[in-house]
Formats: sequence, structure tokens, C-alpha cells
Amino acid sequence: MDFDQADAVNQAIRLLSLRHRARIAELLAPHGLHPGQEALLLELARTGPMIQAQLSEALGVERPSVTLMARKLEAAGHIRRSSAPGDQRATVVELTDGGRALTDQVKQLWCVLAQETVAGLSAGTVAELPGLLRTLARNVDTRHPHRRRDDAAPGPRPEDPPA
Amino acid sequence: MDFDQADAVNQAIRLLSLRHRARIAELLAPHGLHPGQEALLLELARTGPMIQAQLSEALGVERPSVTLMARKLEAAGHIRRSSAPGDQRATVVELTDGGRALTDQVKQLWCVLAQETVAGLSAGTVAELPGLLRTLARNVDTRHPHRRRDDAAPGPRPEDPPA
DNA sequence: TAAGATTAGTTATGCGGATAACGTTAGGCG
DNA sequence: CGCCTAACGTTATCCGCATAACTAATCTTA
Repeated sequence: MDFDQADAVNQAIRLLSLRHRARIAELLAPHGLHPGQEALLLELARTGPMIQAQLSEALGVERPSVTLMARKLEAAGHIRRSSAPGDQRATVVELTDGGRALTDQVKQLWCVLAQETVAGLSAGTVAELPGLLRTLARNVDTRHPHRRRDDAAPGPRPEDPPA
Repeated sequence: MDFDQADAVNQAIRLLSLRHRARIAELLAPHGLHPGQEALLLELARTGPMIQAQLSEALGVERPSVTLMARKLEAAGHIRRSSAPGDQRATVVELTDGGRALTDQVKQLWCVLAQETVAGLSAGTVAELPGLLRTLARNVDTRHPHRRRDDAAPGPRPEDPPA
């Protein structure tokens, strides 16, 4: 692939990341939330009480990130944390009543955001979009590297220019 | 749009952002660069010397972010900063020779990354991808809000800001 | 020309997210 | 049983990116 094409792809992904996150921030700000926190709340609403390690896995972020976010959401009263029965290492996280109410609000914003995002696209494109994006994400996933058949042997590239 | 569909879209975008950036970090690390810095270098390589304000605009990030990144890239010797002739406020940023060489390396990584990202997609899909992603980004752009529907009068607002 | 608004840049601070190093608890297995 | 390893969580530190508040320079314009 030539550079211009690669740049178009990479830059578009970068820009989308930036803008989408910025819009999330804007929508979340009135509720006192920051981008990333909504994902944690939504995951708890979806799956119910869970261990921080599971949250880390589900959210696709590292464990220290979960620790800090969870601490702040707990301080804000949105979630509750307690040590897991039967495993003193683990910490169970769950929504409080207030957190559940807040999450209901967030769900609304989530719909607003998605609708804004796909404005002007055909229904077919919208339907295919999540699958397409997930494919892209999976292709560059470094947490759960899955075998892509061709493309690259695990070793270094055939030629390395720094000479 | 119902929540499940919205969630699929938003979460896919979030995941792609996270993974794509993580992969960039992995590719850039051997060169001592962090994600975001490569965009600055590539922009300078593309457009030539420019003012930080223009960089901020081109990169889609705020000015303080440019200040800090530029400071670090300057400290690393990749770029040079000098006050603009004819405007004492402005700071011209340009690649050093070393920076240009590094950027050539980065261009290679950029191609590798894009190729990984679109692995398994048809040529047609790949061709349409940048346009699609840019549409999404534009739809949620808060920096250059463009009127999607008529929604707001383009000219002066009906109500005046605090006088 | 002098006053006000605009623009460029910086500093301070906060958040999400990453890695590295550490302490603690569980579990596997001689 | 005791040891060693793995897993969970936390702390510390770094970076990108954001907003708010500030200085300094430029442009308007009255």
C-alpha cells in the first residue's frame, strides 16, 4: 500500500477517534462524567456486578486504568466496590441506585451520539458499520492477537531501512 | 435508533480508537515516539514549516497540546522552533534533518499499520473506508460544526451573547 | 493615536490510558 | 505441608489531550 492511501486510512481513524471522544465529552460533561467512564457504567449495566479484572477485559483497558476510574466513580457515588466473597484479592464492582439512574441517562446520550455519528449514511451502511469497525479493531488488536494468515511472519520485516 | 444499535456503533468506534492507538504506540516505541507525535511530524513533512496555530488546526488538537508536544519533539531534536518573521507572537515549527529522516521511517510504519488495519477487506471497501470514516468524524465534529440540517442559522445568532 | 478586541503562545491542572514495580492472596504441585 | 507461580489490585510515573486563565503581540477602529 502506498503512503497516501495508508495516510488516508490512519488519519481518518485518528480524526474519528478524536472527534468522537470530544463529542462524548461534551455530552457527558453536564452529568459530571468524563469519556471512558460511561463505558464502565454501561458495561456494569449490561453484565451486572463484576470483578475489576473482568471489567478491564471487557473495556479493553489495562487494570490500573480500571482502578483509577473505579475509584473516582465510587467517590462520585455511582458505583460500589466490595471485596469478593471467596477471593480476597478480587474487588466486585456494581452500580448503586444513583449510578443506575445516571446510566439510564447515559444510554440516551449514547443513542443521540450514534445517531449524530451516522447521519447521512444509508441504512445498509449503518447496519454494516459496527462489523466493519470491529474487523478493523480486531486486525490491530494487541491484547488478543489473533492469527492473521498472511501479512507478516512474526519476525522482523524483510528489510529494515535504518542504515 | 435503539440502544443496542447505538451501543454497537459507539463501542466499535471506541474499541477501534483504543486498539489502533495501541498498535501505533507499539510501532512507534522503538523510535522513541509516542502516539500523536507521529501526526505532528507527518504534517510537517506534508506541508512544510508552519505556525503552531496552523498545526493545531491541521492536527485537530488544541493549542496547548501542540505546545507540549512540540517542546518534547524539539528536545528530542526532531523539530526546530523559531519565532516567525513579521509576527512576534507566532512560532514557526519545522523538521530538522534528523526529524525528516525519522519521519521517513514513520511513513513506513504508517503503511504497515494501514495494511494491518484493513487486512481481509475488499479493495472496494478499503477505497471507500477513508471517506466513510471522515464522514463519521465530520458528523461529530465540534471544532468546525457544520450544519447537518438547517438546525441553526449560519449567520448571527438570534440571541446576543451576554452584552 | 489611543483603546479595545483578536490572535499566538504558554502555564496549570485534570482525566483517560499505558507501563513498571510492588504487595497480597489463590492455586498448583512436589 | 511448604514452596512457587499465577492472578488481582494498587501505586508511581509518563504521555496525549482538554479547559481555564494568563501574557504578549497584532489588528481594528473610533
